[in-house]
Amino acid sequence: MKNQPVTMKDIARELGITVATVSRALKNYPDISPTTKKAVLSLAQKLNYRPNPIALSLRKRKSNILGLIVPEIVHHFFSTVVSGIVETAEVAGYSVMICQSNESYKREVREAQALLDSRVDGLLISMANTTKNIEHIQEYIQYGIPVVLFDRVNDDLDVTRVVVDDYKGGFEAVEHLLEQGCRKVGLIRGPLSVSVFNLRYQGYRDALAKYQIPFNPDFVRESTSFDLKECSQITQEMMESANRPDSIFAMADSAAIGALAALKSLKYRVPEDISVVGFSNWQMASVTDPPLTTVAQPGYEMGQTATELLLHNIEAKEKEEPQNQEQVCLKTRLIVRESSRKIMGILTPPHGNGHQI
Amino acid sequence: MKNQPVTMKDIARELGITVATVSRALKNYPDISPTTKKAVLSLAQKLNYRPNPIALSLRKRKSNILGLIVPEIVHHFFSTVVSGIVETAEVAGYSVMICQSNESYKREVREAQALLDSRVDGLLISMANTTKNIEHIQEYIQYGIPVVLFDRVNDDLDVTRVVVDDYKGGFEAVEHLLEQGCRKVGLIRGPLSVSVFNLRYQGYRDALAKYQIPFNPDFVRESTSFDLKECSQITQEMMESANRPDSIFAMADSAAIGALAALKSLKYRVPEDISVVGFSNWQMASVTDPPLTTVAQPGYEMGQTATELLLHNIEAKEKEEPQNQEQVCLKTRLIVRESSRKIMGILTPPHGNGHQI
DNA sequence: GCCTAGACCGAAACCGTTTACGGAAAATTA
DNA sequence: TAATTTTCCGTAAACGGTTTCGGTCTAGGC
Repeated sequence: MKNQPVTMKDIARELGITVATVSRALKNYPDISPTTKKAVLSLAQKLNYRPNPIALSLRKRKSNILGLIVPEIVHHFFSTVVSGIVETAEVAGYSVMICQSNESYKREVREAQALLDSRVDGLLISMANTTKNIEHIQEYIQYGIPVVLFDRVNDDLDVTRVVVDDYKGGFEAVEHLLEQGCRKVGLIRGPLSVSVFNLRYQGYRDALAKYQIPFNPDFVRESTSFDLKECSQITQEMMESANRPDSIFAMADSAAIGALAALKSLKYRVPEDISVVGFSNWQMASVTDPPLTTVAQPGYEMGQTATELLLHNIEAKEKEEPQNQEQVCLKTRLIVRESSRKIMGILTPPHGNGHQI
Repeated sequence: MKNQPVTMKDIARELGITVATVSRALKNYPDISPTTKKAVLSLAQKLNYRPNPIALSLRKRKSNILGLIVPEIVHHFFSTVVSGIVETAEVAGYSVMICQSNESYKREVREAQALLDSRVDGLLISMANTTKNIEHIQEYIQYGIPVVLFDRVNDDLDVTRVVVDDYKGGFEAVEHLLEQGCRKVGLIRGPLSVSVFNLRYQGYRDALAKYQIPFNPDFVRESTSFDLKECSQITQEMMESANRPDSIFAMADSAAIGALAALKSLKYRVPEDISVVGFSNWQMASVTDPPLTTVAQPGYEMGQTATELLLHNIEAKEKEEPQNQEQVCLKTRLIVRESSRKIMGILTPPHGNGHQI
């Protein structure tokens, strides 16, 4: 009980040699006799010696820890990214310290500070909705600590970033709706100050433009959290307005599911009366009623890529090579399911309370 | 660029004093003159001095890091627990190193080892499905490092544990079905070697016993991962067997949702033809079709409690007080929604292909 | 003028490891 | 045999802090 972990000093004492010799023996240095090497190795094995990474960190000025800040852990997409990060870091021999900002700028700053103080070798961060100021990240750059931004990026920062093609994702989602014959595309979007939402929004507008459909601001609603209830409410308002949309593009699956719930309680049929498209491809999107058309985001791959790029820059720094600041854009994929599939001509006859477009 | 962080040595040199004095001045020791204190403090502020936690860890033999192992990060319940852990640790000044075992025993052992080597001050672990052997945890105990098990616990380990009342959760879920008039309760369960599933299973059996309904093994199916597709398949098989259940209790919401999907494609009406109850209360359980009755598990609270107990034992260890090994059991809560609510007498007339019980 | 008690600060050990440097003994060469 | 090279290991500094133990200086008491 309460054993202290065995150190090189213990081995040295037992063998009547110095810790320097033990250290060299363990690392198989050439100027240690085979005899001593064998003795050290076997005693280390017997005592179950494990090197103290803290002492190593101090000595080598390297912690082998990556800092990670996400807006929320309880979020399907982000948890997927986190999973990719953790896995990739592990195979490279790094640990991950995880923090969540809860979409709060102040917390994000505090956590970035704390991780910096912890001497992480690199930082992976997806920024909070509310973050505008970026001094807390620039401090990392001043210290030469590599940073990789993912998903929620900031354009003022000259660092490596990994995003998905949100513009194209938004564009294709809306284009798909237009191809199905929709002409009044409602939009549930997030704050435009957040890059990913802004890009999806541009995709929305450009898709409309391509089909020469005038932009109508009445069809656009903002949700801050994509909360189910909130988006149900938003949808209900849209449907009760004079000029009803014939389709809804929601920038998150949770929002789309909220919309589906509202539409169901209002007795609209999906997709006959109104089509719905989400964003992210949650696991459950395939089992909603009807199954949800959505834009798949490669979360795991994003985590993996971001980590690989970060590790690359950490190594580059160690070799005093220049760090590169790539801009990786991963492809999204539109997954068409029943919620938007209008099979022209074989639409079932209307029923319910008869809302039709 | 590439500034090294400033150390006490820098401050000492600048002020012509020794690091010992700097250290004491910063910690407001009484035997430092107000003059030097002020000088040190203001220079530290000016140079933006931050203490190096690695040096501190080495000296104090304390890392202020908690190790965390979960079976899967991409999992609504676990991510909720992780969130509670991270938040609670942060306010106490601890960081969290996160790992996932992917339900693999070998990985779990490897990660427990790695965290032990990292000199974490404590370990929070929810064990993999496949874990039977517990030597990797006993090693922590040997070194006197506090461990807290949560959710997926092991009865052979004498450590603090935090679970939800899975037995009662299972019992109440099934009792609810029986109260609704169901008599043939199908069960989609996980491996019984996993404590939580075993307890829910006991709850299932005891609820049946209470209502004097004989246990029928034909109604019980096992799923290892509660994968949507797999559970759809399982449900389909159950419904195609000679003796069909009139209700299904699934030990996970994902399994229940898979069941709902299968029932819908088989044109059964829920809850009129068959009732469904899940377990966990995912966010989306409220928006399935129909909304899913389920057993709410307080994930965040579990993370919070587990962390508080762990921190308590870490402190106790430091004060050489005895550690206590509490067994906390958090309450579950049955959330009744449409998927199981049979309002006797006002059932709508059957339609669809006419499956009835 | 001497002794003593604070007040204030430095010296040094320590945490566990790496590594440049040096040095003694053994082996090789001249 | 003496000089030189190897072989093999110890010494000590360093990483960035904390803490014990003293030591010097000044002020006060007698």
